[in-house]
Amino acid sequence: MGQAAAAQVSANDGALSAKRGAILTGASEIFLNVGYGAASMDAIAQAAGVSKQTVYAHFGAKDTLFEAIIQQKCDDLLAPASAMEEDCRDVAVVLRDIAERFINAILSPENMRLFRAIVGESTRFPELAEAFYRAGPRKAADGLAAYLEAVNERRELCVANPKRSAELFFAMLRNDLYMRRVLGIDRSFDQNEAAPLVDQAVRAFIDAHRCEET
Amino acid sequence: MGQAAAAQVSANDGALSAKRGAILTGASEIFLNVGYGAASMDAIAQAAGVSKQTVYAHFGAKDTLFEAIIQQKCDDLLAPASAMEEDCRDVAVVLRDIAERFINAILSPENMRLFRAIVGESTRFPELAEAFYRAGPRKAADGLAAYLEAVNERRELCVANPKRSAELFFAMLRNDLYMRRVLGIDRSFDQNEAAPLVDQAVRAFIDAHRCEET
DNA sequence: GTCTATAAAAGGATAGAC
DNA sequence: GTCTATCCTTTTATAGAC
Repeated sequence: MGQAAAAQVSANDGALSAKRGAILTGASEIFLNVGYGAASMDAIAQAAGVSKQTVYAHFGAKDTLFEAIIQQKCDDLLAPASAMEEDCRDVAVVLRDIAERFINAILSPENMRLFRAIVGESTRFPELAEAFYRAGPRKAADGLAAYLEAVNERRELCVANPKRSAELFFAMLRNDLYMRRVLGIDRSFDQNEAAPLVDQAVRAFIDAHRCEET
Repeated sequence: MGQAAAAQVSANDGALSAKRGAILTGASEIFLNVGYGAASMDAIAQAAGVSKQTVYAHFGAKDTLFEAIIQQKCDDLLAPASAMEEDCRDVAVVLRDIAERFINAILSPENMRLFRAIVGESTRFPELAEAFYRAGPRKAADGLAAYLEAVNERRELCVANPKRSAELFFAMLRNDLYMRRVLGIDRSFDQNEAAPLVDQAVRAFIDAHRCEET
């Protein structure tokens, strides 16, 4: 019996994060699909393939589990960060590059579901809403602002207020499409819809920041 | 007994919409403040000042009540509609006017709460999400597109695709501020924050649609 | 139509064995 | 750590008197 117990303990130690990982995965699935309110702990346990008590053993309660999930997803958003101040290609090319990456990121089904879940509970979990904002929109705008400042010094464009201009650029990219996707009106992830938005935004942005050539 | 019954019936007829109105008001308050999931029928009945059974007598169930409320709010959005194709003032002036009305409308606490409630339940109630989109963003863009078409024919601006340009204009106005408000990060309804956005959007829009003066 | 009281079910959280 | 079985609160919805 002692041996059996020891074997089981070591097995548990070895698989320390196995169950925990399963819970995180299952809970993500449920929370992001149906939102906080409609997600039941039973459904989460079932999706994770563990018992409900195991879920409670790892995370104390439903709200802390939700916070852990969402916080992790927000941190993942921070990952693809790259400095672009040094990028010396033509401004239009760089902007187009940034635009395509941005629009693919925000329109991804993953990000859509995350955003919906956070908006729905922004009153109950204000910290999560702020974490999302910082990891997503804020970080993107800061990165672009740094690039625009360099562009301004190189006299390639005339950017009086980099932060404001960066926010404008991303706002133009979200356009109506982001709204439609958030509302679930456009279900498909149609690449062809996004391409014209990139064109439009880059062109309009450059027109609005062209240096006066008196 | 026949007389008493008749009297009661007529009394009920007279106050037919009194209780119903109270329910609509109370339910709006609850639903828009805490969302569909967190709203209990008890809380709604209490807010309306009626018994729970009265709520069920008027609206069969929680979801139909929610639909009735949200649908009504969306219809209210449609009310302030005015044709502006005929407005012959300077384009910059008209756009500024449109911009200010738009930004005040979408940033109003009322609209914010409506939007959050709809987004949170866009999976469960897709029709409501679509109703909101049509009554709000879609309708605003259509109205501006009609105006831009007239402007284009008058050669005041060069607008190749009125619908696309209209969507761009409103996207520029939402900017980062709409996102922050939706997430509940900016709590206050600060007018001073919106004014620079109007400036920026009108200027950028005109720059991007200026007719070539070869 | 409106109320009070109650049924019926779902869901968050815990107890105790292993 | 993990499971099965259970508790208890909340919540939707209904019954029946007036």
